[in-house]
Amino acid sequence: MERKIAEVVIDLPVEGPFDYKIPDTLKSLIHVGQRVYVPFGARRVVGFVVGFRQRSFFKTLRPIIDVLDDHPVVDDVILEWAKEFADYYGCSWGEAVATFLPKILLKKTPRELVPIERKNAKKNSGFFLCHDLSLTKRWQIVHEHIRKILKTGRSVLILVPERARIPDIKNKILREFPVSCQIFDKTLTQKKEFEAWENVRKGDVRIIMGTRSSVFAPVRHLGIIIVFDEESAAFKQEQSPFYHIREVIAMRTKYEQCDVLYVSSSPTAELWHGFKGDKDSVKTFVPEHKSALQLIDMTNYQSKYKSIISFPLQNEIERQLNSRGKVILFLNRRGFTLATRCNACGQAIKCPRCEVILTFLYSKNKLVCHLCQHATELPKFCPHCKGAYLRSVGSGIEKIESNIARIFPQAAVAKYDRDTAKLPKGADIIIATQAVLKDIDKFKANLIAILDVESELHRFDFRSAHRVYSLIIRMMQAAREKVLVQTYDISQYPLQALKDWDYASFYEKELQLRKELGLPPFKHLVTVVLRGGQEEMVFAQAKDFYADLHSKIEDGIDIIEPQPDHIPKLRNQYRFVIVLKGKNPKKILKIIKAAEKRFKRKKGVIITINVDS
DNA sequence: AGCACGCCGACT
DNA sequence: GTCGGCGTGCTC
Repeated sequence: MERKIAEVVIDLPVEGPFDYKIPDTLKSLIHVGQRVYVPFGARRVVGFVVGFRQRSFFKTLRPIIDVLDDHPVVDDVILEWAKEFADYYGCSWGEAVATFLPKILLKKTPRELVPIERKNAKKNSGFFLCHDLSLTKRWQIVHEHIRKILKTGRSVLILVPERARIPDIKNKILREFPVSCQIFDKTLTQKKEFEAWENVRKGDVRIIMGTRSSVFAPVRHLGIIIVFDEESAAFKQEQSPFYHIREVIAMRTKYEQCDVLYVSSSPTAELWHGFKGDKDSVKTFVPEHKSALQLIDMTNYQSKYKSIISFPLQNEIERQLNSRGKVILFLNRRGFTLATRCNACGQAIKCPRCEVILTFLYSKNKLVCHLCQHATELPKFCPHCKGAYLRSVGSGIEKIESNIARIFPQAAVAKYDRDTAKLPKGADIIIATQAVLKDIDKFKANLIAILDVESELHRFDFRSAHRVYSLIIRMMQAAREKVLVQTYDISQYPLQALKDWDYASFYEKELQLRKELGLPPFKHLVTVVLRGGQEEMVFAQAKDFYADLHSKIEDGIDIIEPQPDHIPKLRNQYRFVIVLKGKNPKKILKIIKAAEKRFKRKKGVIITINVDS
């Protein structure tokens, strides 16, 4: 049948598809999945053909201006996958297709492309978890899986949380399998990214390795996806569409059969739950040498000496120094102080744009906002009451560093935060924020101590228990002797489970809690954030939006009234959040999308939707 | 998103 | 009179 009308989606937050007349001259050139150049309102934009039809509900259609490439950029299978992605994350179909592609393809330049070829391998997807607490046993499993796939002539896609992990993992794999390899990372220029993408589509690359967005890599004969450290926050995109690779992979394997292997010391509760009842697919390795976890009950050492270093920890450090042992003290707080407060009026100095207390960085001699990096000089007088005495409250690593240097004058003391260029190898004691984690094995510390575990555990975030669990596991792997945790409640379950390397009891307890509270993986949370410069106006808009949502809500979906976001103000914008909870995110998204269409959004108000943030 | 249309205030 | 502010609505 003759192709009269093309259905086109575009990279804008508007629901399509849009119908266009196909001029006779383009009829023989146009195919599903091709890029086209189309008029859209007063503009011209790049779109993607998702189908054809004979008739349209629109009376007059505008013609397609041009078919851009000689071949499609996506096939019908990827289009279907993108549609599901769009419905799940609440973006348009066109935005979904655009996220899957190299950015350069959103420009209207025509390209000569490799045709897509897909082998219909009738094979089911196998899901595997290499739960390796040893950091060493994993390679045998990884190599086995890769060997099996390469033998069948298919390719391997490897996902890592950050660029810095690539060289090491690449070496370990290419040494075993010297085959062609393509790296994807966001330091590639747009042109290079496109070339890498084409290279992968051509099919002559056997191993493809990259960070988050490589989950979309158009690998020609995909045999397996291997994910390292699935628990990393880097696998969640922090901009719209807020996707998580674990869910994208689950979608992808529905359309493209391949194996999936997760390699991790502390997989998320969500992933762990996915393997429930399938114990054959999980292999756990515990290290032969297990370092100890010691919990220090800080309620015993509170009274007169309100020091952040308890007596047992001080003794332990002393002992390590005497035997030339190395120590890391962990405190996830940069700078010298937590806050600067006026002695007269009691007000703390806050960020003018975010209204959070500013941290004093001794090294830069500035007050800095940890949210927006805004920096100012330390004022001589209180900005509120002009009082002359500004007092430091709380400790950051710089303050600990100076305290430790005073207590242990014989020791070489250094700090390590995100500004630190390289590991201070000559140090005896390093005071560090989480930035040290990427170098932690190199330092070969005998003792690692967490000074304030409560600041990590008590964040308003349902994943904080797992984050602490993950952090301590990492430290127990790196510490040659022991990890010491100062806590005000030694009964907390992540700590108790870790004391005996009892990972199973941690996951059991964590999942039980998640179930009771209706949290992922049992229910999904969809957050709608409304933000803008005028507080009352944004709040009023949030209330209006909530009212509409509430009137359309279905059984099995909970909705919580708008309230200030956990970051109530960021870069001069006030933020209000509406939380929806239910088993089926697609259903929730459908309701939100419908409400969004009806909603009269005031100027300066921005709405973002995030699934399982 | 981004662009046009439209309806109100102070300027050559 | 009209230039331009931005609130509103639409894009096949």
